[in-house]
Amino acid sequence: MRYMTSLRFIDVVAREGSIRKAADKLAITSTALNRRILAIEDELGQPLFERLPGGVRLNTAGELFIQHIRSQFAELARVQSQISDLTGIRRGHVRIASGADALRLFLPQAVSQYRALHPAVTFALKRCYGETAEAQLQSLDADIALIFAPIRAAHVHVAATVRQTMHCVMPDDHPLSRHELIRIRDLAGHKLCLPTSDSGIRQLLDAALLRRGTEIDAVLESDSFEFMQNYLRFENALGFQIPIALTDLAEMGLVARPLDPADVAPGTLHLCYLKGRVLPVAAAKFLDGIITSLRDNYGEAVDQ
Amino acid sequence: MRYMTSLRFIDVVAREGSIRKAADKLAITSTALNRRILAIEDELGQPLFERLPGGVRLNTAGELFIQHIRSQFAELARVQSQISDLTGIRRGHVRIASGADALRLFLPQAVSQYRALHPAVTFALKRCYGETAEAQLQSLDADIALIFAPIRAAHVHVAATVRQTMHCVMPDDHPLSRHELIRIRDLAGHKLCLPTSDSGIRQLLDAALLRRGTEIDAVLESDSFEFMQNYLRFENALGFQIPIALTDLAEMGLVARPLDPADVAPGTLHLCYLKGRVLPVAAAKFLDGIITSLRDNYGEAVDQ
DNA sequence: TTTAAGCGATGCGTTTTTTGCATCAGGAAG
DNA sequence: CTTCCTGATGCAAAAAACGCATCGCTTAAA
Repeated sequence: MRYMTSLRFIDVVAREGSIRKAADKLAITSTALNRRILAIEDELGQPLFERLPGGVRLNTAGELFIQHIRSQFAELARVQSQISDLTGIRRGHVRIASGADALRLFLPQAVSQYRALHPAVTFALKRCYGETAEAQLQSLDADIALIFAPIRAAHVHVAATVRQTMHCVMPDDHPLSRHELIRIRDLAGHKLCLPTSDSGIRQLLDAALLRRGTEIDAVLESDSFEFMQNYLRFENALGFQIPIALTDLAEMGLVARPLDPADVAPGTLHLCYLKGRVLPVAAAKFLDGIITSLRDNYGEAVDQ
Repeated sequence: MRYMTSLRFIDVVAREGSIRKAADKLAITSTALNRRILAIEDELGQPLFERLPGGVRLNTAGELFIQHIRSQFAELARVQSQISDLTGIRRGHVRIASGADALRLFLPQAVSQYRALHPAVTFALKRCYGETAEAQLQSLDADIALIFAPIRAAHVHVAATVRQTMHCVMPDDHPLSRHELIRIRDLAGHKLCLPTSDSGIRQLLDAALLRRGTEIDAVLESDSFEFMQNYLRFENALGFQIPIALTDLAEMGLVARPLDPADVAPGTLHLCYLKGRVLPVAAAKFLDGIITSLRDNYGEAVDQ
């Protein structure tokens, strides 16, 4: 929307931390951009940015104002999608922040299923970890977040949760594959591939290993589940995964075995959006859809 | 704020029901105004107004959009006052919709008391009855409403309520002044001054009279309490009032006597704002103030 | 039936606003 | 001290908004 140009510009400047960089990004001169900002600050009666030698930074008033701006964008998008709904067009755009877990299989299925019903709805999927995902909700860069980790921020509303038992993934001829349930102490002496420490899976594992005092042999650490999964056969190593991220292991000669919940606490996958926010129609309906789907596929998804 | 000009214009057009009338009011030509509206509709992808032979009217999309516009105004005002707060200026503007009852004595005291503490906060007080007051909240033309009537609309949030027993006002030498408590049947044979039927007091009275089947002698009907109060002595008539509206009766040679609650149900004064809305700092603080004041002066004000 | 008045839409010349270029002033780093 | 970066500003050009005159249309009065 045209009338929001100045506001959009301010948002970009805030993100870039520099008027000139923002101007480049916006394909205008820094002069014009600078003057727009001065004009707004003038109207508002006080500056929004601190001028630093290396650029600009939001001051307190700016922090308040930028939050206002972003909520206006989100509100406008919601109203627009509501208006579109009126004419039956059912357009919309849903932005999701998620850990790699849900991005593997669950979200591709969910999105394609939803898009089959509403082809005019587009999606943006951003992979990120817990706190980052929460920040994305806060800055209104994401509508929905799937977070496999405890929720830290008070501004996040949890729409549903799913209990996920940790699984151990291994080649089907691995000695541990004979166990139906794997204990932490069984891991000793085996080669392990671990997710990076910002992942919820790793945090649960670390907590469990620490508690049991188990010495382990971590041969590899990666933030790519795909890489690790493909790697396991080469080293006859063990990987870790939660049910929602388990793909067709059999094809790759892999199997998954649950870890004893007494050793590793089952983690919780949280389905969240920004507290107090009214989601756009498309996002709200998609959210409903995946809550149902989670309940059907992974049992007791608890609405909150 | 300058960037909101088009939105403000749309708001005026919606209220005036005519582009030319709105243009007059805004001191621009209808041409310019018309083109601004066409531009917005074009950007939005669909019209906001129906073009009628006698002017324009919002269509469904327009209704959604105007609500968005108004909430943006309110939000901006809130953020601005929040920013002002940062610098310690404590500016602000509070708009109140209220029945005549509270406007008599209670609100003048409350406002002056508040302004003594915050001289830079300005007030707008609009007198209106129940449903109108609710509409004012909805259209964001008022921040706070004091309504002495049942709340109809679901979008109104009741912040506090005060029970108010109906009182009968009369000259101090009136025969009924010897009663400490007045029954409905006592009213028969006396001359009555009644508020108009959109007033909450009248509605309670009508309900009571109907229930008891009492024939009364209504000599006068007015929406001005002041007029009625001054009139009572001339005709030796009876008026009706609730405690919050009772002024210095003794000076005028008047007295007030409660009506038996068994006959006339005590009414409820509701202190409301729009559900889901975050009030500007000034309005929120004023609201807190009057809730306290109501509790102190009229007993059991119930927060909700 | 005709006429007059009111409405929103549109083409065109004019005015206002916004933009871009060149340049200045000032802090940071080498 | 020089160089490079930053945001700010004067001035001319480009773009947007505006006002005037006018069109097509509907309703209400003559």
